Amino acid sequence: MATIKNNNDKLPSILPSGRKEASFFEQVYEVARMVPMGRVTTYGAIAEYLGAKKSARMVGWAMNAAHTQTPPVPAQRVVNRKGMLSGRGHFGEPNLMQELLEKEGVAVEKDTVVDFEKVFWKPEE
DNA sequence: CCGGTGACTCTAT
DNA sequence: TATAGAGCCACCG
Repeated sequence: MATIKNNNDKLPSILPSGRKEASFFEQVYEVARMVPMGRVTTYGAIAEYLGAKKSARMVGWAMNAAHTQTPPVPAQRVVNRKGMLSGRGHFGEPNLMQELLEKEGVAVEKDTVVDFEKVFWKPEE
């Protein structure tokens, strides 16, 4: 697990308004980047790991700006609790998210990760 | 300041 | 089994 800091001022502005990202956002990216190749996690798992289990929506909101981050956040490894690629519509190309996952060894069928329980990765690991 | 919106999830009907 | 509603909280106009 990673020790998470809140150096908001050092971070690049990610939001359209140009404000600095909130620590919650930073934490989300940090966790997302910890997801190993060929594994996936969920919005809820990240939220829970950050101590805000009921704020899964905020995780999704954070991912909305994930692609502006450097290094890039592997947002394709974050799916909803059923393993469905709910964020596929935010990758520019509708199939990009699925293609990225399959490229990493994660089988996807009908917008859902195959054997989701097996490839699921919990942040606490 | 208020209300709408959302890459979510859980509970109740 | 399917739908609907609520909780959550940050952003935006």
